[in-house]
Amino acid sequence: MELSQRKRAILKAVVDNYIETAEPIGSKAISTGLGVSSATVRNEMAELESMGYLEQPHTSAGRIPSPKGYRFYVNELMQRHKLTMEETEEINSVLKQKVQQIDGLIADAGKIAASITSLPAYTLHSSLSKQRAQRFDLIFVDDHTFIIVIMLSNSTVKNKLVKIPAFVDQNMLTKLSTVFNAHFTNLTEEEITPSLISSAETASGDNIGLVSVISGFLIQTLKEVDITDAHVVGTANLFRHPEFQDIGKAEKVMSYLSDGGDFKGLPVPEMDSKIKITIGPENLAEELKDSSVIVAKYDAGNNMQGIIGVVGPTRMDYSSVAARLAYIADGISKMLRQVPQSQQLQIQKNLPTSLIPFEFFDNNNNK
Amino acid sequence: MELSQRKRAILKAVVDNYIETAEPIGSKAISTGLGVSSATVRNEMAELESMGYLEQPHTSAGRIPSPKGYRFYVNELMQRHKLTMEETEEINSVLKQKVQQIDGLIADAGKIAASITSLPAYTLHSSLSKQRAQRFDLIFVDDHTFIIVIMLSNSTVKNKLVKIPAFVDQNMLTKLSTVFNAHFTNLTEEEITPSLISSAETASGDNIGLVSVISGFLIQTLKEVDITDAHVVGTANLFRHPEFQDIGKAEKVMSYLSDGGDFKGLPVPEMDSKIKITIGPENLAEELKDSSVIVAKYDAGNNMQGIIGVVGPTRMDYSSVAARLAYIADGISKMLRQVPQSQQLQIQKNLPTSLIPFEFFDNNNNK
DNA sequence: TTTTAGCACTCAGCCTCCCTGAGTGCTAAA
DNA sequence: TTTAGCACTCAGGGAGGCTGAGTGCTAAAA
Repeated sequence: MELSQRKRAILKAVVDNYIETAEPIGSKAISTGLGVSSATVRNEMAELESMGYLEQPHTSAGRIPSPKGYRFYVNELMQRHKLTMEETEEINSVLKQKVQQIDGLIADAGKIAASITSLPAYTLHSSLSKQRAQRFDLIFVDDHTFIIVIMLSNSTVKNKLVKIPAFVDQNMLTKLSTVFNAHFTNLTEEEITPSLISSAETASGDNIGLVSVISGFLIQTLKEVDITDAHVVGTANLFRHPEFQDIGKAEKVMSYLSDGGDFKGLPVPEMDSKIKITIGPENLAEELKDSSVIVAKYDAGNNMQGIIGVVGPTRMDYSSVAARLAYIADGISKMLRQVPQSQQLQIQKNLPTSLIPFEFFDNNNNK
Repeated sequence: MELSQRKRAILKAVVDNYIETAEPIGSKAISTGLGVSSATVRNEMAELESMGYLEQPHTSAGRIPSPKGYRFYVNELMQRHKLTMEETEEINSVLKQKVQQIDGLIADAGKIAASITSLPAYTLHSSLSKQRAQRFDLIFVDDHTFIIVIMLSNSTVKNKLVKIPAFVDQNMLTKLSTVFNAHFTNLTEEEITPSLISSAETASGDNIGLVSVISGFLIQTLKEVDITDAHVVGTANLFRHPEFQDIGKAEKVMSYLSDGGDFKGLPVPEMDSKIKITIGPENLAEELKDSSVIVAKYDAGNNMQGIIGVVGPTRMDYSSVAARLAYIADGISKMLRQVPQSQQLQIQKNLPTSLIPFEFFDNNNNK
């Protein structure tokens, strides 16, 4: 069933006002802006309420939007927020600054999202496809010590210093690295079988367990690289919003977010969209049924992708928060793309700040 | 001025009871345990109050300990808590389990501390002395690509994959690594001067900027390794304690703890002691004046040391929390010591759980 | 001199009652 | 279909009263 033009205007006015004031909106407050009397507005509101778009906290209070109302607002009424120059400036300058200082671009992006939206933020980064070893080197250090260096298919390099009781020498290491380069490259973790390992032991003439040390490190490394990592920051931001002055609510959400980052139940954008908004009861997690979540996806190709999202009251400024997240996610994608594949996160810190690849994010195409 | 035996007993009773109930303690509740009448207790209490050890929230309420009272309790009256077998079991099993699963022993220890004390925990890990490079290797990958491998004085190994527009060849890399091993080892970051770099350029005949790339990576690495890293976990635990049902208090402490982990104002144990307890106003940070902090130090030699602490209400079970922290800190020290110096944190994950080096911690010597 | 019993007093917490103002639904007139 | 008017509702806040736990003080007992 379609809403009349006037009903849409009234619903929009209620949501806009409520987002700003956090107080139920009465008919009078709206009537002036629409050129009709409060009584008319009341009639329309009563209908909107019976249709499920508005609700009343109690009989003699104004109306607040229901989750269904918010959903309609987000889908149809909300005007896409354009970030002002000041806002993008702010994001960029914070990003640049952070990127120079601290480890972990994604974690930093989370911090920025949290501070710029005044909400708790969560990030999830994953490299989707299985990694493989691309190259092995073994560096001789002393009689009992050597370094394993493995270059992976995403061009990151991992190393490990190994000390063993038995003697090692340069020849042995050279032989081993030949064997590993011949037989262990381009394999995923599952493809490294015990029989492969034992045949490598035979081929290299290793009888002091070096092969198993090296292959053990390889397996562990491949496993680790595939693990997604998650962060939550800025949970204390919840307190800034009046709906979380209620200690019970605040606790529920905070505990959920900080409990070991069990991210089940948090939304993820669909395949083809960049942003996802879930409102109140649309959330799967019981603890978030009174809150809303906005999450944006970044994708830097080459299996580098992830999400960055925020959690807040259902009464939040969906439009501007969504725009900011999209802008940040876009920034991450671009940064990750520009950087050579190796050592992605580390290299960031060396870039002169003038090179940080931010452009104004056109938020009309993030439908 | 000395406290009489009876005053000490009364003070202790008040603190013990208050820790348990979080309610002001009346004279009657105590009198039974001491074999004197409530009137006598009242007289003594009045004196203790005028001496500053107790206070009254309001005239007709019982007494609660003042910070001075807690301090006296902690210094003189508190009986050192012995962990039960169950408790150490619990800590050990959680530790083992965590260590297998997640990265970062110290961060994990923080989580354990938080969960086991039901309080927010913070950790700070630092390698105190300046690191130096101990060995350089340059691995040729292809015409435009090579890998820098640097082994540091604490036996960790760092690497970086470098892609450059200019051509590189094996000879050049060999020459460069000789130069670097000759002139850049055993230097702290400050000792690497521009003049040293330019003389290395001359010595190696480098005219495509390789020396500056490598020395740049070296400097950055040395800087990074020296940075201390800090974590906070379990802030939501605050809600478990009645004193933080007041939203204002909870917010103050939470924001302080999560605000970028600015750890100024949090206490650190003195040189010669293992544990430090600061009570209410003894804390430097304004936000912690109503709370208490207990922090334990671990020290695994070889510049690996740090602290692990918790923040809680002034009414907390100082004795058992201190014992648990000390036990965990002790565990960390031992684990770090046992592991070969290289790749400390990574190796943990490979240990069979049966090797995790925990013994019962004798909490009589953590004065 | 110290301890105890007794008694009057205090006050937070809780309840109830009442008032106010913002906002409503309904009806009848425009 | 819109508007004005009117009676109604109810959260929030303040005033008043009651209760019970706990106190300080005094005078008697040990």
